[in-house]
Amino acid sequence: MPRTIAKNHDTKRDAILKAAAKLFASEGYGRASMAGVAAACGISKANIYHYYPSKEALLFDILESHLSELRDRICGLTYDSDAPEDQLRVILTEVLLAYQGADAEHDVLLSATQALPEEKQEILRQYQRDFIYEGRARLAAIAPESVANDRAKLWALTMLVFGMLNWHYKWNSAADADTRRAHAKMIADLVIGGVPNLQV
Amino acid sequence: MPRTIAKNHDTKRDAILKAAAKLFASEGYGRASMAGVAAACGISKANIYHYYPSKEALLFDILESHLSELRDRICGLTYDSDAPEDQLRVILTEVLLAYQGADAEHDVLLSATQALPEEKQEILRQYQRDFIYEGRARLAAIAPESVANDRAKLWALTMLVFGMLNWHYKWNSAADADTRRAHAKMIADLVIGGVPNLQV
DNA sequence: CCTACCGATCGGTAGG
DNA sequence: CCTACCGATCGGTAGG
Repeated sequence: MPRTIAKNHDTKRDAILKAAAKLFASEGYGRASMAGVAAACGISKANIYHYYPSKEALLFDILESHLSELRDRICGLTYDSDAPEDQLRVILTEVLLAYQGADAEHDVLLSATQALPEEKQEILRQYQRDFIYEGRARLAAIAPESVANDRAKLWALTMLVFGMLNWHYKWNSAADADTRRAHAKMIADLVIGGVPNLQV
Repeated sequence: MPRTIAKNHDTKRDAILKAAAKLFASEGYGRASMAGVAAACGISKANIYHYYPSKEALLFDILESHLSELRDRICGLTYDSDAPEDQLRVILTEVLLAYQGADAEHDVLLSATQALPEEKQEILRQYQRDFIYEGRARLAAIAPESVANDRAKLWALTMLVFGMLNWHYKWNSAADADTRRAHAKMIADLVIGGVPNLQV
């Protein structure tokens, strides 16, 4: 009778994923070693290779798991209100909350994606496009027609707003949920009415 | 008569700095080799070590040169107008223009700073603080008192705005000066009046 | 004795 | 799930 897959297979895989993300974030993907990942997991290096065929495969799984979860959360949002401003507030808050606890994965995404072959990078870009388009639609709804109807300008605006979101971990990585909600509100106020009209 | 330092010593040092920045950005600091840096410069690896005692020293010089130039440009700005909005437009434009041609250095700053010892990182953080404070002062001048007089809120606002600036290279690294001016204007319009009042 | 380089190779460690 | 290794390549340095 063949041996079955360990009952904690997925649990262990997730543990490797999380430990590797933290190590890749803190040491850098290129300097971090597979032996270091193993040590962080309390298992042997050879055991890591039981779950992943290569260091690159491990990197890709970290990023794909992270981005697919982000996409599912953002694209699966339901909006109580039809008001464009309210919908923008909902999505901005959800993005910052979805980033909570995923600083390591986010950092690895920004600093190590280029280590992957182009085809893998394209898969990751598709996940990102999926949820960025959700944000773009909310921004188009509040933008003047001169922006909403101009693809390049609308994209620039979208990237500026995601710049605020994606930069957040650099200065507030340990933020709790309430802090994230407050920062999302500040971004929303800023986007909707500018700094002079910040409601804080 | 003793031989003098090569007349092209500084020129060559700058060439190494630029080539290394590009290689570190494209391959990642940890994966990039000193042999690769040497090859990109068309010189021997031993020759690199004549200019820099270690790979880490090379990394630090890339980042310090980059940040000191940024600081000098931003902190050395003179403002024609006393209007806070005009001053904000000037500094936002100057930052995006200062980033032009420095995408590699900017990328290395974000992805490899953690490879430096803490004391070196602190030196780099001081350069960044110097010019971020310039931006913060312009933002305080247009913010409501509830933000301008609250250190935490003013810092959050400042980081949001620098998020837009520092994220720019991710989606528009090849932007020319006019494009950068247009993006700086969009950020300024956004900050001053919100998306509904974008003037484009 | 100096600075400016070179080809060759060191001791260790990487991914697998 | 481990110890024991490999081909290769790393950052850094030798003599000249």
